[in-house]
Amino acid sequence: MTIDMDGKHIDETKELDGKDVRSVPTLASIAEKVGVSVNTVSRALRAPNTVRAELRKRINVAMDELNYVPNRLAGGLSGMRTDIVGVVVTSLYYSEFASIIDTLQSALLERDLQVMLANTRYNPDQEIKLVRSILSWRPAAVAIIGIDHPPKVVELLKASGIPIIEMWDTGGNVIDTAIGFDHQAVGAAQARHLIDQGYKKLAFVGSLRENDRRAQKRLLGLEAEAARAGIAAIAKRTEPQGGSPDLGERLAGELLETHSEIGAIVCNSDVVAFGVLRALKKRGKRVPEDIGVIAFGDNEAAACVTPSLTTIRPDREKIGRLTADAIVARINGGEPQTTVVDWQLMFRDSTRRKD
Amino acid sequence: MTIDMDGKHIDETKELDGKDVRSVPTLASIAEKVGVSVNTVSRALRAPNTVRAELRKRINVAMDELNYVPNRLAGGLSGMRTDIVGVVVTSLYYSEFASIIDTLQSALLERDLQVMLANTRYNPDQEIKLVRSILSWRPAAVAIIGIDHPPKVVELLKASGIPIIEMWDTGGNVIDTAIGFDHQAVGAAQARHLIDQGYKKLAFVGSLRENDRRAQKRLLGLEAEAARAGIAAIAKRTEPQGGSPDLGERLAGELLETHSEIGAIVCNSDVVAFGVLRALKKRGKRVPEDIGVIAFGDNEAAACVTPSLTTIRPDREKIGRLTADAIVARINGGEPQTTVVDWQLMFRDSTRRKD
DNA sequence: TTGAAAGCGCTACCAT
DNA sequence: ATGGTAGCGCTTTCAA
Repeated sequence: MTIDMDGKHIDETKELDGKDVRSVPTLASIAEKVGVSVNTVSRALRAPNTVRAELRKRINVAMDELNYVPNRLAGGLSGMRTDIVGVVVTSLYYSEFASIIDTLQSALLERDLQVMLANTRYNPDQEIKLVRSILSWRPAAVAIIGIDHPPKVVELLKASGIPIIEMWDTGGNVIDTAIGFDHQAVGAAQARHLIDQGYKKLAFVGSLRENDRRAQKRLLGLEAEAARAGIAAIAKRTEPQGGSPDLGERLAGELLETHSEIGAIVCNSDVVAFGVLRALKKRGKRVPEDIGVIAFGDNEAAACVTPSLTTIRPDREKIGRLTADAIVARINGGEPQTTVVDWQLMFRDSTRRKD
Repeated sequence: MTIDMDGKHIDETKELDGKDVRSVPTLASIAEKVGVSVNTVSRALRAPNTVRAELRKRINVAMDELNYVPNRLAGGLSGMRTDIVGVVVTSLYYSEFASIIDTLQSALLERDLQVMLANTRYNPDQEIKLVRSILSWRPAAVAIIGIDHPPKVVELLKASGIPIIEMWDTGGNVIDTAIGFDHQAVGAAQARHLIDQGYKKLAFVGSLRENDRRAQKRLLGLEAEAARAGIAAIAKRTEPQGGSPDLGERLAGELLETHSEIGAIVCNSDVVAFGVLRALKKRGKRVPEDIGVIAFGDNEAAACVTPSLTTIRPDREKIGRLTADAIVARINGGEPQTTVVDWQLMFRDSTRRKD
């Protein structure tokens, strides 16, 4: 950017055979165009009432004309804080966490906080890498799915000194603040419900990943409650890959071949249950009369399959909203705390033997 | 941070009654701890082979001990570029774009690009605000759903000078690079299919938002193709709110009350269709015999409802993958281009009158 | 192979 | 009400 003899500025815009090589406008470009100091322009942005109205207007016009967008790298570096919230989820498939993200993102938006998203896909190495990457942007806070992380992740998050909200799970060691529910209790409730409905032999089907501690906890709770009711063995058929209807159909098929006396099938997720229902129908098994099916998640289609699917509905919206609240509270000096969020058993036809 | 008389450093770490008030470690902390200059540490990170192996090792150890995380605000400011890719979607509900985001995010991760996510919820003001916010982080590229944006968004994106990939739609004015498909063609295919199956009177049901141009285009294509086949009027029943099974059930109910002669119902999304199927069942209408139902999206449950749902399956994974490829290509100087991605009509039971 | 110094764009502090 | 100045933590020359 140069000043010519008359003191009028020459815009740094250059057109090179149609290609735009103009450098992105900075506060300095605006300052120069308006004829004030950088500092005044900055104040017009951060503290408008410290700038004369007329000047402010000219500055705003200039910004609009040049399509000025503040450089938050600079702002963040200088101000030592950003408005980024890192959000780390373990999966984006099948709306498992989509509505948490959705609610969280829009609640944060109201506070002018920006989501930086990472998906670990249940891979702990990826989790370390992603957490590191997110922290490198000096976020104001991090919200992360689960309370079971690789030690390095815990270390990094703790060392960061920012609020850390662990979502979706509770009941264990928490880094800072947790908002979720007890997955073992969910598993126990599934077992209880089936037993109450008169089902005897229970089976478990679905994706069970080495690093999905929540799923493991639910299974644990299921087995414990079944044992308490005198049901010793639970037939299991799991795979480490992600859940899907096809997986459910296949696993249920295999299960029925090896175990003829199955009373009810617990599915790790609704989408798996969709496939299980299909497998049962193909084999002429009636649901809920011959075999009961219960799942976890309450996918949007759970009430629409035939028979409608009994499942557990976590309150994802609430988790998202409370997480946003907790982030803001913690940033403003509030105390860390653990909040347990409700879930519901959606009693539908797939287990309705009695009313 | 201070150096004592012997030249040995005193770590700036301070413990205040158990509370950690240590400042976040910087390159300088590492440099000081190891006893080298800041920029040697920087080189150990960016260009490891320009640093003596033994020194490099000591530096790495120090970084690990202090849980050093580079400050990318500083790096980005200095290097004038970041590894952020802004991703702007219009919705996060019901896996509409979740798997695009999923695929895109993991493909970008392989190239060490970080997703910054924004959800406009079909609100143009929000879109402007969010695009501005994302650009303020000086991303390396932006991927955004749709090709119809508020003028200010187009202006901002163009002025940013970075690669802009518009996803999901094609066939219109494109800012830079587009990867999607023709939604009018989808609508036409829906009509064609229904007509081929012998359905006469067509109806359209679902969420139709003012700013969901894609949905509007599909409806347009539907009407045009129907008109071509001599079907003049299409009964419509829409609402501006987001689609859901409940909405579908309600709208279908209202439709059937006012229009007795409906042949087939086109739904704007699968989740709406789920509710439509429920409404039809409650009223004793047989699908596909009495009424056909076709939708758009191919939700994971579409093949699992009864009857299984005929719908359009866009190749979301491909869009995600190609978008990541295009971003990398454009960053490396590749030319902008528009890529049309396939979609399929998933012919299932809800429209199967003939084979 | 290593170090010194300048500067990225902005904010904060102190003058005027 | 406005401007000058000093960094924020890093990368990037250029020297040693």
